[in-house]
Amino acid sequence: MVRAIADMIVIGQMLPGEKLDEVSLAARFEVSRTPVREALRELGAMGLVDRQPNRSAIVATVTETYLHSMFEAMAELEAICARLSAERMTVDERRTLELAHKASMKLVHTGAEEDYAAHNIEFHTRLYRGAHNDHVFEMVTQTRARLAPFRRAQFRLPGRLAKSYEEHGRIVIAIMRADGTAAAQAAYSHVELVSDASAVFAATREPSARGT
Amino acid sequence: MVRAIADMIVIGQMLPGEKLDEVSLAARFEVSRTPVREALRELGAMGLVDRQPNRSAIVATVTETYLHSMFEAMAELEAICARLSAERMTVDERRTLELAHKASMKLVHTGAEEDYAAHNIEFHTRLYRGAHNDHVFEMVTQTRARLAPFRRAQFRLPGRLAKSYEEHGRIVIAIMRADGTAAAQAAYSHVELVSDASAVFAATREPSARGT
DNA sequence: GTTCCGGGGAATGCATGCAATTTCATCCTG
DNA sequence: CAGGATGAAATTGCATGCATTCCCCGGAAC
Repeated sequence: MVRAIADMIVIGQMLPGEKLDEVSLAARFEVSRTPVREALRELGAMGLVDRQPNRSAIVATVTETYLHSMFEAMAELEAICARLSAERMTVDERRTLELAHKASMKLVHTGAEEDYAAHNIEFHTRLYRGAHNDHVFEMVTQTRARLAPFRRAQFRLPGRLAKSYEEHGRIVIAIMRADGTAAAQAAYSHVELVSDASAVFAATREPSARGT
Repeated sequence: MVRAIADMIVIGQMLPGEKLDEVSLAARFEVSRTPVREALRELGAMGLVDRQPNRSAIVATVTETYLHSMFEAMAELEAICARLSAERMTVDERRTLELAHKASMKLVHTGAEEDYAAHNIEFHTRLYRGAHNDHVFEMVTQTRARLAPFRRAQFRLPGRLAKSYEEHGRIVIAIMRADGTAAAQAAYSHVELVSDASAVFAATREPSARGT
């Protein structure tokens, strides 16, 4: 169930700042309020929703500063994954990555934004797995989920597909060469560009007071 | 309350694998089971406790592989913080860091393990803050908390205090020079050594099935 | 002696009910 | 007409109760 709510947020069915009413959610999932409350608490710990005492949980809202820090962190994490992938991927993993990348070329040509977005997620997930570090995988996955509500429609911008494909290519080449440094650099700048390309709408109000 | 339970785990009052009974905790905090359940859920999301359906929550237990991945991730994160600190710390932050470091020298001489451990935490926290990236700060703080139950008594080993002090010194020097690369390297190897020095006891069973 | 089976106790999962706080609308006042 | 106060509805926080599941221990069979 937390998965279901999380997806609703990540997919964008719920926009940052929107209220998550306990009774509505309880009705929607046909359960009592108790499990809903627990799910919201969990989502709060994951950073996907903001909670304040005696106030409705809302889809996490984030200051521009914090959003920037997440993008920067994402770039660092992707760089780590790329570097470790370059050093550690098995031959099978490398081959699969390269094949998937090459196969995505025709999605670029046909301009299939939806399909390319799916491929993109898979591509990056491969990178995260290739690092062979479960904790890094968790962190990067969770960061991506928290970033998702803010990078909607990144492939709508003209030419972005081709650019993304080219950048992926650079990462793949570095990984095939087992060149960790180059892979890290390529991955870092890739995310940086995504961050620029994103329709970044930061919360004007309600600076989600995070900080463990 | 989640803070209280989390502290009990991090401080080491509860050992990995130990059961967290809902009714006992409810009695201990003089509340009903409901808030306890929610707290446990939150701790589960934070990775400090493992939960399985219809089974007691237990203090997070971790496979040796996963523990290793956390130490490696910690090294990477500390390296990032050190590099960013070298690039971004204000003059005030740099000065305070250096002063605190130098002041810790006498703790090394007197062999005050407890006090040095406190200083150590503060020193690293300064590094995390100096990176001026809130999300990285969150990640590194949470990782440290999850690692804490497994690195108990790292300063008991003879000579570890002096070694730690020396390594801190290398980091400080690099930061004062604004040499991000050197700071990152120093921080990385520092954590690596801590990982070796730690009394690493991995869970034999119950491979905490994490993975977002 | 070991292994399999079953029952009692205990603990979790969830629903419901009540108190406390918030929120919104209406009304009053300047 | 604008702004603030007041009261009621709605919503959250927590306690309690019951159904379900699991765990543990004793006993019997091999």
